[in-house]
Amino acid sequence: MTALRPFYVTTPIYYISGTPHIGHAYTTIAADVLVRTARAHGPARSLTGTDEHGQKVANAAAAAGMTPQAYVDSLAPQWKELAPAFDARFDDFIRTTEPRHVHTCLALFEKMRDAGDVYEGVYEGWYCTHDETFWPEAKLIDGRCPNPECRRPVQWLSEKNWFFRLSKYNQPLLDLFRGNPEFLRPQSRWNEMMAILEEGLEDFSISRSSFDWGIPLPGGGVLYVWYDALINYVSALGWPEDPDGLFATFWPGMHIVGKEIARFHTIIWPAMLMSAGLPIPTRVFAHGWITSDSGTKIGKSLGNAMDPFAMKERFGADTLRYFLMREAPFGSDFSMSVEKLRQRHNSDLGNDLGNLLRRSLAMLQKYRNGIVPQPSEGAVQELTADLPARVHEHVMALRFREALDEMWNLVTALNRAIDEQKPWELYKHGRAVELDALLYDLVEGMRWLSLLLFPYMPSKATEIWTQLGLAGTPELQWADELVWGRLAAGTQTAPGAPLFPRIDPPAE
RNA sequence: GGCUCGGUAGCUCAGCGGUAGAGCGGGGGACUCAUAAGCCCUAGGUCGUAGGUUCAAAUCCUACCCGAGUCACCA
Repeated sequence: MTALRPFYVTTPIYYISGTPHIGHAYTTIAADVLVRTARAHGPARSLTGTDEHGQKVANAAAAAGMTPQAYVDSLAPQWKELAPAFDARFDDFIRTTEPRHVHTCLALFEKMRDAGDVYEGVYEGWYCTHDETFWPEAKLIDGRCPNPECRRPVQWLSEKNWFFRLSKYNQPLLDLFRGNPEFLRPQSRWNEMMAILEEGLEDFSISRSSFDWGIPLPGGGVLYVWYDALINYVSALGWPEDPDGLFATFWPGMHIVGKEIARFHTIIWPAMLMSAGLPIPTRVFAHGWITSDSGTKIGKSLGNAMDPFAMKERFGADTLRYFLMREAPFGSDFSMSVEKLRQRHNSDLGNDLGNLLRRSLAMLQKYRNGIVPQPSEGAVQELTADLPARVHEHVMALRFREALDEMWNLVTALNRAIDEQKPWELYKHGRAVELDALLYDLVEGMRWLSLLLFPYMPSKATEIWTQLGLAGTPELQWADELVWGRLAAGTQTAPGAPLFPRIDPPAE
């Protein structure tokens, strides 16, 4: 395997005036699985945070009778709790109202201006005062605001703003997309962005002067919220001074985003970086959306089924993480429901995995007092030979489901080995060598699964580790640990409670 | 409306030129170490419709039907 460069992954920064929902949890969990897998191979870093500027926030703050700063301060905690609630550990959490971010934004703005890509221009269009929104002429309905709740007359407004010469980067972006199709995945998003690029890009305004909740610019006005937001990925690394060397070490990184914001991350953001002479992200992955399962009635007693916190309460963070990564190809939309979650929990996790650990340790306890026998060699060992490489490759390509499929092949193989070799008969007939070999295969196989599953289910993987009698956690380097026979003979295992207790359907 | 991507077993999907596949669910069987879990066997689906290309098409082409996405200086 080639040496891996330090790995950096980000979630989008979440718009603070919203409420965390399952989609945020999904992105956050995916980034966490990715970085935990990367960390098992070398240095890795992850970032999440909140996007706190813009007119919407200013309006909401005013409605709440608060200053914008006090308002965002009151909302930030619920976003900081999101990742920990799902056992996702980020190395940094950035808020766009922090001084370090403001500093980086202004530095980047200057750099782009020095490059001749920022100029003063007039931003004008049809403006609805009530909605505080500019509307394109084509959207207007009878010359009025197209918002069905509004429909007020609009007025022609113009304000002097800073513009970014995006048009200059049209061709470089086309070259980027054509030369590196992996830059944006999945393919469907790449196609869409190519269509936009082929239509041609126009310069756009990166400042606002009609309100002031944003990063203030010298000479007046504030930065447009999206321009400001995208920069978080490098401001969190300390660019441009880079006092801790984080930027030098980790940039460029990979962005995981929802498909709705692919445009900002794959057209505008790379153009900004090109203008500033900085490397562009290694890859942007635009994942799909989670829809509710229309066929399933949600009982009142279960609460709102799409509330990630409620789902976590019911199934645990690990089951929810597993479900989200296993249920659909990353990139596709998919639906979820309490019933689907319950089935994955009982079937994949309880029956296949949890029960495998339990029956393995029970037999080891019964036949060998729970003490690990001498390492075996044979079919299971061969099966595991290139498993870590395959899993790693899948995860780095964001194929989480396929990675789990690979692991489940091992789970199934171990369950099958028990049924085929019938250890209870081996024991009865005193065939100690064969019995020891099988028992070793089982516990060593479980050790491998613990290491491989750790990024997906940190808590349950650690429980497996502990029941195997191992100290610490399975958060270790794969190259060192995924070596057959590393589970030492003589290890005293410690069987515990079922890993995934069965969850019965709610009583009718 | 233009463009893009889909429409394959009850469900979720893989296959993408050479005699229809997986997982789940359903049905049957032998066992007992285990969370009545696991293991084995089983599913006969006109591969959206209609044409066409080919010795041969879920697999290529055309048209059409259905679904989704996208064509915004909202975030």
